[in-house]
Amino acid sequence: MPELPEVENVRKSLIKDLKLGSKLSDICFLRKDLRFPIPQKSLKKLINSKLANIFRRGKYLLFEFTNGVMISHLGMTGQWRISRDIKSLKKHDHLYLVFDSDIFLIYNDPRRFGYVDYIDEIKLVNEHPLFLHLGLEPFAEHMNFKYLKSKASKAKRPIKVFLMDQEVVVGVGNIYASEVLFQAHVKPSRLASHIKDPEWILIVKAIKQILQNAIDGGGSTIRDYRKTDGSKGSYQDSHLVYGKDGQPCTKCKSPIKKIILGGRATFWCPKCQY
DNA sequence: AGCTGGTCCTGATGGC
DNA sequence: TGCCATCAGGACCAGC
Repeated sequence: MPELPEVENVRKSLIKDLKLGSKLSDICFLRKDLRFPIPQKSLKKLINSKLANIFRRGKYLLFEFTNGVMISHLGMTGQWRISRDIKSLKKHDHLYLVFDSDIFLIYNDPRRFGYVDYIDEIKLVNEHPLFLHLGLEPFAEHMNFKYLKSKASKAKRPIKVFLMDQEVVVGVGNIYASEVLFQAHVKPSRLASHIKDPEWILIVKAIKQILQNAIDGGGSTIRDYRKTDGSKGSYQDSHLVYGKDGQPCTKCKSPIKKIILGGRATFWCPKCQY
């Protein structure tokens, strides 16, 4: 659910809400597992250490403490929210961290596709099995058309499915993949290995631009995504094709089409994209 | 090696 | 109102 812009917004607001340097007084678990078992014993090691920083890698959040690191992935419906009142626990709250004895950071996730994990040190993150095969960050300088083209040279799958592959480039999910290809005028079902250089250049530009604009717009709230204070993002109002099937294209007025690629809903304009 | 489909889980929605 | 089918922003894994 949350793609890179949403996760980045969560990261930024958590840093504001929690203040780096605040002490973790306790961590409490309301169930044993999310998508994977929660490493309760390891995470307990973080108690009494201080929050040093919060990083993002792809769609993962990394909470660096002076004693170790908590890794978090939000899956489809995961949310971190801040509360000052622990009596306000809701359905599907699965664990919470207590900072300076009175600030509660609560993880809620109805579908439980999200998960948390623990590593000893931030520099070990790239050896973690979940991070081992992650592709480039979209804003990295070398995330350029040559990189994507070489990754796609043997890819006999649609460009839209290719762009969502976290081993290629991290952070692009189902919404932004459709939006990127609309901006780049590329039909989503084209095979990745058949994309031409000028098209790759447009795709790279669109990835960087759309993700940055979405970050600046506070992310997209389709249904579940909320900022840490419970408010919605606003970038959904800037979507040009996602969820717009049957509606006239903003550029040419032909009806936006919906197809399924890689098992996921895909939206595109048959006149503007080819 | 690369790709597809099934799978985890709950909740919202729409048709009958 | 109830029941059922379908669909959801992710990503692992088995099997081809």
